Amino acid sequence: MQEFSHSLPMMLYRTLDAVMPRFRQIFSEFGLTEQQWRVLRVLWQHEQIAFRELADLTLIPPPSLVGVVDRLTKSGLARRRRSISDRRNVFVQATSKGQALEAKVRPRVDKAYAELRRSVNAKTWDALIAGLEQISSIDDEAAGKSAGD
Amino acid sequence: MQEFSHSLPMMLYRTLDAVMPRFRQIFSEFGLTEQQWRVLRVLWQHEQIAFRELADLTLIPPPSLVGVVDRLTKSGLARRRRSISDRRNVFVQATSKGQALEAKVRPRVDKAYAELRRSVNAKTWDALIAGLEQISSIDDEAAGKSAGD
DNA sequence: TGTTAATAGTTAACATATTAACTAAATAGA
DNA sequence: TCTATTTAGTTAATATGTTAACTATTAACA
Repeated sequence: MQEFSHSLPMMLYRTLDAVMPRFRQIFSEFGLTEQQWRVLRVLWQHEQIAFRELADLTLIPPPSLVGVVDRLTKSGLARRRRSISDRRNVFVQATSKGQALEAKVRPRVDKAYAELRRSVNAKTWDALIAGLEQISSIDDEAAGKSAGD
Repeated sequence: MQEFSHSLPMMLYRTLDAVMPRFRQIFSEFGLTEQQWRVLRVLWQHEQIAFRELADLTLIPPPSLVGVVDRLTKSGLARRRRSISDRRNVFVQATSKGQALEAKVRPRVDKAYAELRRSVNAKTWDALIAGLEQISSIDDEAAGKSAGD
């Protein structure tokens, strides 16, 4: 019998609650939200990226991403660009100001991440990531959605 | 070198994205949100429960919980009760209507959960839960918050 | 070629997360 | 007993998640 508090979803939320505050603390020092960080983190590795792909890589649903990109644009950290070949497509890219931010924020975040990882047994960590990898790759057939269509 | 998309936070979010839709589908069939379900799930095991404890058990931050309980109250599924000994304290409890809902919703949710669990190797599952347990119990010293005060 | 169907991004409506501020109530001490 | 402090719940402001609807554009094809 699995206790509710130790069900998989609750354990995932509990872990996020334990892990994320230290990162959000850093983000806020640079006036960034967690989602803004995620977008920038991806923009830093892509000259420009399609809106939809940005949503997939950041795990931010498109309706939310609209606002995130809006606010990054207002902050002068990112900009939109319409595709010429297909005007429905939007590309997003970091401004020079957005690019410059990487050198300041990433070392702090990378350090915090390294500390976190050091605080956990290496084999436990690897098993955890592997388990998450496996479950997150499950197709959503149980939810009634046919993945093969 | 850890890829951003396979960092611990992103893997946690990705796993939630893979796991939760099947449950939210069930919740919505009963007019419940995920958070409303969590609150009811706890109320079903407690004659009455202190607001703060409810927040802790559901992992819902108090400011959010106010609204969740408000909406459950409007739906006639829960109610508030002020403590007599300390009028700052609020107790929450399920109404009879809220209690009756358990017999309809839980079997569906429990079944979906069992299916999910069956779709994953047992040892992988246990290792995953254990890993989450370990990381979620880490004190937040790295975030600059002294836990010993 | 004109109409219909699909696609990409966005808007809308509602619920929740996050942080700070605020109110009422209780407690500790002078 | 009165005041300062603490505590519990709530409100406020802003950002994001979730689902559905909507707009502009493109593709399909009769």
